[in-house]
Amino acid sequence: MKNVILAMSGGIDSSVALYLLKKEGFNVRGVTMQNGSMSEKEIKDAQLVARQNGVEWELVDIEKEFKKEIEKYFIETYAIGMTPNPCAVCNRKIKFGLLIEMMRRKYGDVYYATGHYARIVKIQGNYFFSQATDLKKDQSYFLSTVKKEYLPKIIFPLADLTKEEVRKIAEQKNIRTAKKPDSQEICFIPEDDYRKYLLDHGVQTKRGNFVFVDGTVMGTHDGTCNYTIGQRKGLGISYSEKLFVKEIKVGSNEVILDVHQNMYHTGLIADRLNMFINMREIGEISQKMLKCKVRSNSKPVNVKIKLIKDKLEVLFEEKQFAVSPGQLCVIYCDEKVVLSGRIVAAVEKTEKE
RNA sequence: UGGGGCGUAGCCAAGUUGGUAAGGCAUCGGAAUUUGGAUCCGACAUUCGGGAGUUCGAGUCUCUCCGCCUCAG
Repeated sequence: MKNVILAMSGGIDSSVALYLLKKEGFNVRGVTMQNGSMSEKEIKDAQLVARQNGVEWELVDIEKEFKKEIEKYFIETYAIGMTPNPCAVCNRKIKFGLLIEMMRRKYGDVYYATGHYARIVKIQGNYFFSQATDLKKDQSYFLSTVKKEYLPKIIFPLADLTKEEVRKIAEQKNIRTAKKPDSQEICFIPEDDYRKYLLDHGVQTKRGNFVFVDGTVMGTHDGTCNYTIGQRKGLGISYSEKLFVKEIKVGSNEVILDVHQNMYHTGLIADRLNMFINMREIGEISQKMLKCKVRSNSKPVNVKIKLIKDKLEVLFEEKQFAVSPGQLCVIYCDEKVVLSGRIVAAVEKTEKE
């Protein structure tokens, strides 16, 4: 019987995952991490679900590491004018990093499962994340940062299920968390108000100018960290057309605005690459097969990619809206994630090369 | 002080021969969403600078007052 550690949040997904793993005959042990933001109630839920299924369960305190790796990253990224992706970093550093290591230290080389909607596939000895059956819930984008070495031991029990099916199972099996709403928002940010969070954590905000691309001052903003590329809401500027944040200049404390049609980019540069196969192998794949997602809920677009030193250059077949530095660029081949990187710059090329 | 122009929601702005207030932007609410952002749907002037008058009926016509812009000295 295989031993598997299941990360449990107390929500419906990990609860159903537990049921499925048991059904498959795994010897399951539950673990819930306290990152400083889990409520007593959520922890209790996780514990009770574990008990309901007769599995051992433990709580591990990772608050200190979480604050250091995720919250600090979040704050610092905004401070330098980029847009962080805390969930993606958490997956790499915490959920599929620190936590796995802690469990391995205690229980040896066990399997590790979570309630994510994604798949792991093995092709010619290589493991890949792949899109879930339920494309609406697919989380491969957020998982693309996870170190390759962990994949052989990861199990996603929900890979082939839709959210509806998961809910149905939860109801049928009388899982106590069945009717919980989907979680969303950033787990460590109260009230979903990240601007307030940044203020409370000492991010300096200086008022500055909203500047139209042609140089016209359009109004006053209250700190560059309150904005992100592509943002439209909350600018408070009435103009003949909708205006979007085109660029954030921390140095001059300016937020550059532009109209919708000028918000598209032809490509991007990414660093901090996480490769699931090497570039040579990618080269063997026809470039025609490669697609890219620049945000979690966008349709993949065909791309051409090129490695330049340790950075990746990506050129889109169709222009993409508001490519935002700090966010993730994930390259897919079919449904598989072949590599991902952190966007450092958007590229705008004119017609000719 | 004379001549001309203008004054419609937070902003911009339609409004025809008087017939019962377009649209855009912003804002707010909801949907969606393991980041941020986008997106979608919905709501947003009993009232047209104030007052009086003509009319069955006025943002649209008349008078008057107020405010602003502009051209003359």
